[in-house]
Amino acid sequence: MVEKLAPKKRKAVLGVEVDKKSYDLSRPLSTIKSPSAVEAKVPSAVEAKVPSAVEAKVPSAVEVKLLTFDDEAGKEIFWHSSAHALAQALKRLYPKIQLEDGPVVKNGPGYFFYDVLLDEKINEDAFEKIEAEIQKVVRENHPIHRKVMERKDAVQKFKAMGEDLKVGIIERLPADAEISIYEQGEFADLCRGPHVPSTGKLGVFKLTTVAGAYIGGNAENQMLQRIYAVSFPDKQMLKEHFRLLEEAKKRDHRRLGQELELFTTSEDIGPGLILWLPRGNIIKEELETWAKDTEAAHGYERVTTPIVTKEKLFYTSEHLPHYTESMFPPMQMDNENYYIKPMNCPFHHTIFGHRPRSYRELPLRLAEYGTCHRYEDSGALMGLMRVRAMQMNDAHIYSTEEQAVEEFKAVIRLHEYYYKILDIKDYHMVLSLRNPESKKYHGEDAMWKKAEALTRQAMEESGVEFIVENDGAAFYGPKMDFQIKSSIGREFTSSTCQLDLFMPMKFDLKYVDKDGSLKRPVCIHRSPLGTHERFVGFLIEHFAGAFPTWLSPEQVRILPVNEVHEAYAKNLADELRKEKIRVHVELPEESLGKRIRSAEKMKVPYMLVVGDKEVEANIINARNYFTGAQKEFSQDEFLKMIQEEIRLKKITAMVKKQQ
RNA sequence: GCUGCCUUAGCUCAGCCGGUAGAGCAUCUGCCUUGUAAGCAGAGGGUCGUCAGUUCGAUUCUGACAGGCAGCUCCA
Repeated sequence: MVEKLAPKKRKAVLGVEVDKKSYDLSRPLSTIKSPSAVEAKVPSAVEAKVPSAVEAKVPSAVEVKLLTFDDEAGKEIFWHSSAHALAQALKRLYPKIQLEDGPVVKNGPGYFFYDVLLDEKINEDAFEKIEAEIQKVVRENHPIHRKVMERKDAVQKFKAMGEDLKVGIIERLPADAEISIYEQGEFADLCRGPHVPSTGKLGVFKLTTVAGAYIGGNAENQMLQRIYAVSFPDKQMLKEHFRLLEEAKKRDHRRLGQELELFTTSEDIGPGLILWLPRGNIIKEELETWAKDTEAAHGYERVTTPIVTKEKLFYTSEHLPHYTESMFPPMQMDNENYYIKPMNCPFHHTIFGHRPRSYRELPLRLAEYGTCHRYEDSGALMGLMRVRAMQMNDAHIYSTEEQAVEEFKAVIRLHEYYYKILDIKDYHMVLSLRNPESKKYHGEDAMWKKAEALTRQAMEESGVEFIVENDGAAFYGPKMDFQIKSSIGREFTSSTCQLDLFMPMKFDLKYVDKDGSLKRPVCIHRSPLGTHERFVGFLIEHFAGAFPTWLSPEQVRILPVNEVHEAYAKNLADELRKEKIRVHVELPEESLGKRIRSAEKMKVPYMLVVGDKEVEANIINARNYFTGAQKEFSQDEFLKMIQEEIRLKKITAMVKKQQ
């Protein structure tokens, strides 16, 4: 069983950091390839019993920081070594096991995992046994040694151990790579490190799940078993971790969607097909109205196009046969194949091209709430976040090449506006470029160069922070994505924009320029609110179900204390309804306490209890859900206050404790 | 699609070794006439995801399928 762990264990020194790079404690700094550290020697104090993270200066002005579990880098070392301890335990229990790789992960069902190859299926029944063996490894307190090896020696060593997968990894390493192995007791692993000084520095472990993962992340390859786990310096931290996970689950949109009666699905209808319930539909339509108004104010024009089309359209766009597997299969009518549309762009291109266009019309911004259907892999479906029928906040902007950067920048500003109103701060942006090696991308090199340069210019001039990915572009153009996180930390693309020079060419789109010459427009695909399925799913978690009043399905709930107050309550409700406030009267068929509880559970922004006092003085007593504060108003004051709150799309920070 | 796991009332979940099921909440009906998070009592509600197989007998064991969960792959 788990031995008693010293509470100070989290303060254990796990490694060192030099010039922002982490290393093992055991590794002499003189071996570290860091220009400023070459001359440095590890101060002997490093090995000493330093009780907490301190900064130690060594003579050459190199900053050496001791890492503990409180440091991000310290955590990483801790979990990385934890993965080794897991592997060591697995190897003891399953001698035939082959190890692949065991990295630290930020977002996942654990903090680290180990990928293994084993005929026998490891399932949750085995977890306890494995955990016990890991704790044994910890208790045995093996010192961890780093060893640099020649490539052929390393190959020989792992071959002898029967670790063919490791041999494969070594062989794939670049020729100049330093090959290091880490040894602890009878166990040795190919690894770059760094690691903790000994297994005794590790704490308590809990395996979380086992899943499949392809070797090298390639679906054509064999599937390994991926064993996820978490570890912490002490039991309390482990417990706290699982408590926080439970908290996060309460925000899960699938759970809140049911509790708040926002949406549902049905086996009879099909996976990934959402039924919006009246309450959820209000949220979706409020967003829609907002987006339509906003887009109208930004010069967008609305169009409507059909859900089905002849297959020719998708051959022109080259989505077929590229995406055949992700489309609902075709239906035959009049000797033609018709497809349900997976996207709106080819329709908009067709609209653009239906008559000659003048440069005077550009930029032309065609917007549509088009419902698209994609046959997503069954394993990829997830609540509202990944569905097969989706309503897109779509638009395509056709502009001259000279206008493209400005238009793209305007799209970025539009995103910033939406995100600001909704108080979305936790997101990051990605610029996805083409990998010239890959055959996935269509079009000429010059076209790609230009499209990528224009996109980058727009993003840079907008001053936004972004990371660059070198193989994530759409097949027709570079992509700018807004990435958001779900309550459990999984990442999703909330919005994607592309600057496209390819489709205008495919659809032979042109406009007449000032000088009478025919030119190709640039097309910008954009969808700031993404699909409303995913976006509402995200908002449910973002607001933990407590939607700001303007979005809330029910804005006011009136609770008459008893029958004599019903008339006043109903009259009040009528007055508010006339002003388009979403209000519901909960008649005294249940006790007041129960009705109050129910209003709270449904997270209704304003709860109005109406009793003798209110009727006599003709006033309103409103409790604000977000703050928990109760306040008296005249009917006029209340109406003005709530209308203003709705008009401003105000977000009131949650003050009261959620139950 | 792949790997593993899960599926019992509208919801959350009990149900040891095979002998046709239970709780809380919700719903309905009474009583109560309520002042800021659950008043009391009673009732209804389940072909135990579906279809096969094993068995005298399957919610329980086996298989297939469906739906869901986690991960991988994919994501116009």
